[in-house]
Amino acid sequence: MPLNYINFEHLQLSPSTFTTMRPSHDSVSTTTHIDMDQSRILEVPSSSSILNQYHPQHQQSQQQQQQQQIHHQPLPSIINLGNSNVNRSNSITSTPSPQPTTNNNNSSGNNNNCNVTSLPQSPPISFQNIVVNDISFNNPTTTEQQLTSPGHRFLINNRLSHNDIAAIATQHPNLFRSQQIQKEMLPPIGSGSGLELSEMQHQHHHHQSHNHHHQQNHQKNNDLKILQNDMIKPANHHQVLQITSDESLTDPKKALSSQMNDNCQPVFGGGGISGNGNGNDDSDERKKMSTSFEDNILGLNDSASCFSYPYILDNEMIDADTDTADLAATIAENNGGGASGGDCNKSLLENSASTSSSRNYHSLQNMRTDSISSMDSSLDLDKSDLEKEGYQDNASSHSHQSGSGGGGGGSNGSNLNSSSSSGGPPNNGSSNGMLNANNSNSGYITLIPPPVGGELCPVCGDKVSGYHYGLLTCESCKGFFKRTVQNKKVYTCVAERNCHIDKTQRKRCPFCRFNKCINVGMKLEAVREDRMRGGRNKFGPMYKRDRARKLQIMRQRQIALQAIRTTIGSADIKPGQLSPNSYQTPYNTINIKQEIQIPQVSSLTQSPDSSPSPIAIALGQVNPNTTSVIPTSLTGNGGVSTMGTTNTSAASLGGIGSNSGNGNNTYEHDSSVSLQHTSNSKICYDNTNPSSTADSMSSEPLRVSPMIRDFVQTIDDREWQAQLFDLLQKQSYNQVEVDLFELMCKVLDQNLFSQVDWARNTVFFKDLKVDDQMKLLQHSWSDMLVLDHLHQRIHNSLQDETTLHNGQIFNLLNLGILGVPDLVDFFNKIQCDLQELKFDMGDYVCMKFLILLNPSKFFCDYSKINSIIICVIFRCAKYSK
DNA sequence: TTAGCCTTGATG
DNA sequence: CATCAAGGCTAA
Ligand SMILES: [Zn+2]
Ligand SMILES: [Zn+2]
Repeated sequence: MPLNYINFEHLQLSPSTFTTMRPSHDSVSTTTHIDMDQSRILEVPSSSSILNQYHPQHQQSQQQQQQQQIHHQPLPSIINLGNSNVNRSNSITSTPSPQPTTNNNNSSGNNNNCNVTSLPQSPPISFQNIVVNDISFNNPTTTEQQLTSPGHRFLINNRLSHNDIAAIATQHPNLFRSQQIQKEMLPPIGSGSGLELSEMQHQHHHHQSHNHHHQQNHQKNNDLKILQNDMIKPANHHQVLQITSDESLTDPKKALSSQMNDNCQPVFGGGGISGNGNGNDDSDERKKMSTSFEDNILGLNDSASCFSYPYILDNEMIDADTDTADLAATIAENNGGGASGGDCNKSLLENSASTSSSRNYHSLQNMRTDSISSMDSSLDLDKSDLEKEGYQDNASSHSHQSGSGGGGGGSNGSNLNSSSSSGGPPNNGSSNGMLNANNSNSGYITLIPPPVGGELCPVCGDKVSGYHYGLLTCESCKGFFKRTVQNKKVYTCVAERNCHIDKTQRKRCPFCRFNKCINVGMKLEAVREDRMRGGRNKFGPMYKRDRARKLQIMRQRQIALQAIRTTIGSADIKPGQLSPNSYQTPYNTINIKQEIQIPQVSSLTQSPDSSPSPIAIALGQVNPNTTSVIPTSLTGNGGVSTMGTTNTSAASLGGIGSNSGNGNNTYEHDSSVSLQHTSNSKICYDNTNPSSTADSMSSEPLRVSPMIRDFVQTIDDREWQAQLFDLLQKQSYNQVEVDLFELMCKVLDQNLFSQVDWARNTVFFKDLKVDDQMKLLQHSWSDMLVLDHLHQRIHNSLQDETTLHNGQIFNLLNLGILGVPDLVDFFNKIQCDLQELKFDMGDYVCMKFLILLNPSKFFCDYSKINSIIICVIFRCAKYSK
């Protein structure tokens, strides 16, 4: 049984996701002036509004202007539309209600993206693929709209909705259901700026030097103005991204006509002219390109401009994008396929099976058995490694073939990958790899995005063929993006602008497809206006780093997995010794690798091994009494104690709070106990009422079974926080800037190990067979992590964020939501609900056991946990009323 | 128009 | 010289 282990890379703060969440405060529209020629050289500073970055360009034919372009600077806003004041006229363009005289008026009902509209003015542009008939065909799969927030398929949800937690669920039907995507998240942390000028200039010169011998120079030297308006969309809050030329701006006539086009017809290439003027656009009859984005899309758009992703250094923007894409895609897929769980699983299985041969999905299956051996030796990140990891199979194979230079090489390479398109279920592309149908019989669908860098195009789910315009995408999306930008195509969506895009339907709505391209982070700047071929652009280094990083993450995951296995496997191990090692092992390796790959990450600082002793230090600050929530005690920041080494320097850790003690003394004596093992450490219960049988947790006199009390004693909050903050501190100590994303992964890893360690030593669980333990953990670790964070927040006042040693702000809340920003609302809701229920320590522990020992499975020891369930039910019943 | 395959050409 | 991402070409 493969351990169904969620890849941390997908849990990471995905730039996309985060940015997505970020409020699109910058609704203020701006106009950016971009010189297409330089665009690929330019890099917008991270600070600039992201929106400005994505605009397709349009060119004018003024050669002279080319010389005058300002390079490597965010182009100044030429026109400030201030929230759609100016150029209001333009906003007409993509008014939400463009009721095109479509064939199907009730289009709203059939959310189809058929582009078939009867255009008043232009000759009907027919896409062969887009036929009215298709509408019915589409419907089934394009239910995206109804699937709101992706996050909803929360881990907890999957789990808790089952079985006995019903007690709680019943009382709060909505408790486990996410209502909507929260659009805010993570305070940005200043990150590096964009590319250096020198580099840009260099490229620019280089670029220009090549222009002359380029066949298609005609498209050079055009000014492009991109207008962004807040679309006044009463209902949908659409926003419009307009790209217009000077001409269009000044010429009302043109502007109007173009708007009309936008409104009621799909416009390709040269506007009213022939629909398929491939490349004819050069003439630019219509020099305006407008695209409307949905609100949320806009948010994504935000993120898309990877350059502003706050959590990563400029160099790693790509990472952000990719991650985002993955996550977004995953979520989308989940939504799409969610309707029918069974089918979904099935298709997944099929897909995975069919592709497994050619692709290494890095599923636990692969990892757990053989990973370690091959892993350890390789520290360099070259191609060999990548291949070993199964990464980038397509690209490599292809490139090998083409090496001959002759011409025919390519075909061979393609053969290797042919499997994926086998058709199958309509949504195959999307679901493929997105969900892990582990234990399909259990009915659980765990959100397991494909491996980073992996296999699926973030836009359509097809297999990626390499990095294209900023991130890994498939060949078709690459081409589509290129065509769209190069030819300045303008599309419109006849549906709701949120058509589902997957491999099978990507052709249906180019508008939404392009939107998605933008949203996932494809970069307009990467399309060369001068169409120069070959060479490298500024993104090259980022691609490289991205690869390295992904590889690193994969390894990290593998190591973590291995550690879990080791930990679980060594049941005999004595409590004391195991935990330290189990944690550290992975980190050692990881750090080494990071040193190589990601300089920003502290890496070296860690003498991971030294940490083990922490417990002693851990003493401090945990508030003993779970029941009595002591808000002040653990307060996020300074609150927690730090490990010995870092401890002293800890001053900075809590920029905010004082690190000085939070009742350290209280627990000092306890330290000795805790040193032995987590399970041994005593918590509140012990301290307060070591011997009392009564439940000290809850204010009300409540009978608590000894069992629950025992459970509670297995929890060591102090250590939990101590480990958390210690790790944070260590990682940031002496570091100018750490990659918060990496850091989050590390913390989650650590949490995971702690979790496993805890489980290993708890009643019932420790008596299970190792295999069963694996299964249980596999299914529960993520939920338990979330629960732990809820618990820490509710009972120990864990804050939303903390200040690292170096001053960076680390978002603790992100840990609780496993790095999936969409879950914020859901998470908060749960927390509120739990608090309303007076969720106490006992409840927490019971729930944790419930999650861990989920009876819905087929485990032999099922009976053993009945008692636990009963306890929980009983307790829940207590509150129900 | 799409999307797969091919050619380019800066990089290291 | 090998890479590999960007543009080009062209059946379908
Ligand atoms: Zn794609
Ligand atoms: Zn659409």
